[in-house]
Amino acid sequence: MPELPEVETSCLGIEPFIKNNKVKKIIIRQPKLRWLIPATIKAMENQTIQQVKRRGKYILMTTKSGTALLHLGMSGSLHIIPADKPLKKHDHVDILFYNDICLRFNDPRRFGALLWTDGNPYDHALLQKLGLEPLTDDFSGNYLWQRSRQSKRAIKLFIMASHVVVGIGNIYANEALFHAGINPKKAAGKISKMAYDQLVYAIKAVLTSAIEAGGTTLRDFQSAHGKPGYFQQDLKVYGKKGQACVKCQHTIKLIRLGQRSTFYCSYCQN
DNA sequence: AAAGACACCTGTCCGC
DNA sequence: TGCGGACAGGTGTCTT
Repeated sequence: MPELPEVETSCLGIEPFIKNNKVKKIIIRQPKLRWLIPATIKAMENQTIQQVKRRGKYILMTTKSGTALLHLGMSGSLHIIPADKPLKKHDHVDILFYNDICLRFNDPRRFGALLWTDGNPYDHALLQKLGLEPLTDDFSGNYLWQRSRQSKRAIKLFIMASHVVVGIGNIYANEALFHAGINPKKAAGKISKMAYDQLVYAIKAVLTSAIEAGGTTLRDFQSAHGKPGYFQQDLKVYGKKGQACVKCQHTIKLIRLGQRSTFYCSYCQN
């Protein structure tokens, strides 16, 4: 479910409800997520959330005594609900506030995570080595070009590597490479600076428009919502195997790259 | 040091 | 209708 746009949408969606709000209790029904939820998460109780931030696909909820790190994995979702709302399957964690609202975490596949750190969260092992945020000015064609000079790995895997740049998941890697006209199998080290400029432009455009489309989800944040907004935006290649390329009418191909489905037009993308 | 495979888990869809 | 198998939006960790 969550690519960067949904994580961003979730973050913006929960912030107005939980920021400056005091945690009453944390209820853990299923501690076995990707990692065991640590007992130290209880330190969050009776603390006020001072900040809600996103770093990559991690959501950071900071209090005076420490920071909760939350990751949605493949299938996680967050909902702001009344504290007494009936449970659904896979509702693993509730963070209850004194004003009787509840931040509820649901995650069927349990690839998500909820961790606690009392130090500087950016020093946490999971955050420390993360690459640039894709929607910053630092993330440029020149940056990717510099970092890729020695690299023989496929460009799609290179831009999906979180130590290079965070937040580019399988859907948007496919889409951005299509928009930039780059073959996903091409070695990262053999791509020109100009092509990287186009790729970075495409990445920013596709993520930004998806986040804007996610506004639909944002508006519905309190109610049970359907598919995230970005899913409704028209994807050009992802999931389009066998269909005609929107640019040239050649057939969209499907291959596996790093065990992930990779869709592209072999005519447009060289 | 870097690249590739594997692991974690449930739900859904497709072909027989 | 049922069943087996492949696959799904992520990413840390282990093995080469």
